[in-house]
Amino acid sequence: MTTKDSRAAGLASLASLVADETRAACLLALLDGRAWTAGELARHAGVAASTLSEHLGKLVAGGLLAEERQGRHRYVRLADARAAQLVEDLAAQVPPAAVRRPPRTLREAGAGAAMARGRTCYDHLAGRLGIAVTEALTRRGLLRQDTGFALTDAGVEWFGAVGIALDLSGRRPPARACLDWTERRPHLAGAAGAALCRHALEAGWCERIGTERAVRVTALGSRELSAVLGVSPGAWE
Amino acid sequence: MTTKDSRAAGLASLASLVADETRAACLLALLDGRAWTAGELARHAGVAASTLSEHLGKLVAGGLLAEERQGRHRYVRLADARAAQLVEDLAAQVPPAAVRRPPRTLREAGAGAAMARGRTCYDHLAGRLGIAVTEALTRRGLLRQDTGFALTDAGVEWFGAVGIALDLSGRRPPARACLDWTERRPHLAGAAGAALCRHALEAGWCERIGTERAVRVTALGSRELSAVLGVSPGAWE
DNA sequence: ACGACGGTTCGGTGGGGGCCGAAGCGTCCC
DNA sequence: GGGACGCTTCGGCCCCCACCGAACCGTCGT
Repeated sequence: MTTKDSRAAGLASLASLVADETRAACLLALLDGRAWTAGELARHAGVAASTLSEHLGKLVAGGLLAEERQGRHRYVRLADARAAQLVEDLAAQVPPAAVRRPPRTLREAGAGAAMARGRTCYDHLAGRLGIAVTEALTRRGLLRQDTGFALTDAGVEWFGAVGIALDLSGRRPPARACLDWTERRPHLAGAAGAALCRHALEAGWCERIGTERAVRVTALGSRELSAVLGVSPGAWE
Repeated sequence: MTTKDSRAAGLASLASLVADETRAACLLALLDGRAWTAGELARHAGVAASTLSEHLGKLVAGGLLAEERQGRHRYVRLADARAAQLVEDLAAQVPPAAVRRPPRTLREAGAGAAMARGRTCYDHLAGRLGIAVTEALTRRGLLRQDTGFALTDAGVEWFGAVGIALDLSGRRPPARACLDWTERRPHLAGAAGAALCRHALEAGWCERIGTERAVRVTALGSRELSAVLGVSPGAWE
């Protein structure tokens, strides 16, 4: 073991964080980009609060999660876009055969359908809605996927025209493909995806459904999406 | 635990494969894209042959490695581009602080320097050489990184002019950014990166150094790289 | 002030898995 | 054919860690 370099140790310890089913369930839940309390996660994962507390400690120490204490609550969320991408990347490689599982209850089936229609994936849009937007951008020549994954000059202009501020100077990749796990096709992520999603929520194009991770397109959103992208409700309903 | 869905189980079991230091060392070693024998990997990782045999069994069963038996040897390599990308993605997220470790021997230092100069990362070029090529492509407007990561039309044309066949129809992403772990900057991966690297090795622009993973630019390669990309040896030496 | 509640700490338990050496099996070489 | 070699299987060891319940600590509501 003297010959193993420290890269291997770092890689293994990073993977260890995800290599536990309970922690994996937490990370997938947190992929919606919101902050969850420790208790919510414990119930979600089906383990005792004490157990989950230890898991959160490891994930925070490992830099994957950021925490925020408010009164007697411990809110926790994915630390940053890098952490989110790590979980996304890993989840995208999970053999699809392992994913199939029929919903157990009617409520669960409804929630699943809503999630498949539209949801957030960390800080960008996913589900059929995310795919519809990505495809529309591509069809209009604003996003190019045939030789990689990047906005075109027209695309950058489009963001400006719609009134969405694009910061292309940061360390974050401007546009990235993120594999949608319900659609098995790529949707727009990165700085542009985040800006678009933020605008959609702030301008009232979309709204979160209750406390769930799913999002719904509003009437205003339908009109706007049709106007600026030529995409109709049929694409995501 | 009844509430944990099967996605979490799949994610955790996938991560488990990488979550062991010995297996991680194997995966990192195999990132050079070549096939290693079980014995080579055992010596590399510093564990008994019997131990490593079990590790290989898991990695193969998990779909990360492909094996090829030849006589009394068991050759093993990364299963496909997906597996390679998984390891790349994960390794790229390893906090750099964990990587620092001074070389122990002179031989090791020399090998490290050669690796930093140029090497393969699965099936594309990496190290200073990989960065130099990627930067040159970008500088010449053949690759665009400012709004994502994609070849331009001129870039596609360039590949044809140089005589490199580009297959953009496959399921594989045409151009991807892969974070270089010695340079901490992105280099060209994906179908285009693979085609370029294959051409470089086949046309004699580069050659592997002995049995090592490092590659060296030949005299012919120097001339060609200067002619087609305007990049001089100073960029990678 | 009190109780309810969310979260954490601690001790204990159990299971999983990484490790090795020994033995066995097939392959290659002389 | 015999011996060296590469790999695998098996048994056994041991450590690590996920888990729980009980006790404890702060915070919030009444």
